[in-house]
Amino acid sequence: MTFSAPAQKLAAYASLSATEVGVMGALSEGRLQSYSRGRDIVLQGQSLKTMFIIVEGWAMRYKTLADGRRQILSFLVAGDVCDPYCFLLHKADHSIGTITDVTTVTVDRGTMEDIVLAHPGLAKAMWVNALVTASIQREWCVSIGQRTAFERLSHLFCEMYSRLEVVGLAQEGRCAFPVNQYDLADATGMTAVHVNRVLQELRNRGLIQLQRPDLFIPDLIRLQTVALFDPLYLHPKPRESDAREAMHEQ
Amino acid sequence: MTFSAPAQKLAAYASLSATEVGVMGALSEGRLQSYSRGRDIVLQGQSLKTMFIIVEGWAMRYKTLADGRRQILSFLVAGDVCDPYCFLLHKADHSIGTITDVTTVTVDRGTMEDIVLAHPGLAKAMWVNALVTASIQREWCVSIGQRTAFERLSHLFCEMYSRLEVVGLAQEGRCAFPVNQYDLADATGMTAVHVNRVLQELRNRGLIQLQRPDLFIPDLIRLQTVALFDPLYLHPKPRESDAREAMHEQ
DNA sequence: CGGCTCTTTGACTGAACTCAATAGTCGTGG
DNA sequence: CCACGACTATTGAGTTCAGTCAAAGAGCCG
Repeated sequence: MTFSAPAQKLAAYASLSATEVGVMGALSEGRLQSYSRGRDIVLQGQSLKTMFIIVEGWAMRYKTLADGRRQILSFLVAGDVCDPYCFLLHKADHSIGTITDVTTVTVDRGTMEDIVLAHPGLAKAMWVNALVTASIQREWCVSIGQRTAFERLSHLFCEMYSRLEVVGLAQEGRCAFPVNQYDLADATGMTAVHVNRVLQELRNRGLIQLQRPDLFIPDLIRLQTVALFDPLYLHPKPRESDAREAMHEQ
Repeated sequence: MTFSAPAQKLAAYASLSATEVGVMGALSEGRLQSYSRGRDIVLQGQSLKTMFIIVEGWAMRYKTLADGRRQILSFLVAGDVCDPYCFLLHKADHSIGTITDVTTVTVDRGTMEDIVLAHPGLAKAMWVNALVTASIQREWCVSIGQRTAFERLSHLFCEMYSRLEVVGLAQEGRCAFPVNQYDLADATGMTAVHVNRVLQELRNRGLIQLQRPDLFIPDLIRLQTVALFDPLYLHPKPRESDAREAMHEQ
């Protein structure tokens, strides 16, 4: 069920009690808001009053320079909190725009503060979530700074596939990928023309099948290998089964 | 006094009571540790047990790829917390190494948790600090992805000058900048050769004077202009005087 | 059937990289 | 006091990856 994505996402980072999952569920039935594609949800410089959590659709974090150059900093999918910092920082230092039609839950400061005080498990999960977001940002720096164009795109596909899998939106190598080549270019620090050529190479080498908005990765391991993808930076919570094994090993 | 840098840094993000400043001061006299230049303080993949705050010297956050390529993610100076996430994340997703000789305060989880519970103002400042760190990381993505080599280096000088100013280590256009051209290259995603050439251009245009480890910026505004530097992303706390003016305006 | 958005292609250019060599700078030890 | 090595900065020449400019297809929708 799509509406539980926020809960599913947070549960990936910290164990939540049934009550806490329930609270997140209730939230999701709260103030839903829709945005059509190509709109802005938050603008650079705006003061932050409410928190948005994506329930459905894709959005992006981005910054623009004075002369119009734009860097996309992250893609946001179901379960992602757009602005976990709204409690503490006064002004948005970047914008958030939609890539597809998007549905969000809007939670205002007060409500969130109450929830967080009442449910420490949720508070912890929120913070872990923010820290993982920071880790992802660091990995993007590595990609843009060090990886070749080919590795960079591969890595992005690996990352989004992993993140979508956590919220149940990817399986058997298939997931949505509704990003056009202009946005892909601004996310990877390349030009759209070059993105196009590198995508062709990825396709020719059989690493991906991409017909917007559908992505199919025939062999995830192989793609991860050429991308130099190491999932550590996503800080996956060890699976229950893995945890059990680890205990036995001790 | 150098030892108060951590307190000074945190005070820049949230108002601290005299007691809280005192606590930070006491901390700084606690477990000091020295590292010679070129050492690693934390290694990618290590489990995190203690928190380090830089008291003196320069360090860097970095990640390496399997084949040895390295991306420097951030420079750390007095007052910077190396790993604010050590409470919540289990493994370091990147390494921290020293650039100069470095002195740190070591605070273990337990101590920090006690302090944070007893002093909510400090807790808040710590979180704001973590969020600003994330914002800086986003700006680095913008630099590497969109700015030209020339703008990128200029921007880095502007950023470090601002950050050093906050902890009283920069004034009248002068501050330390002990980073060699190889590290500068890995921080900006360029090669050392190209860094060298761009630095020459910066010098020729009179924008900087750099004789390691001393940096002099004759005209900060001019450098900020060519760098497309907008300090918003550092989330400076409005000065008391500015705050008063803002109130009068209302 | 336009009109829009997005993708693809071709030809040319240029910013930044590679490789390789040279030149300072500094501390150490003979 | 000088020689030496380690490290860093600088320079030159040739190469390449990715960008620019411009145009042509594809797909979709009203």
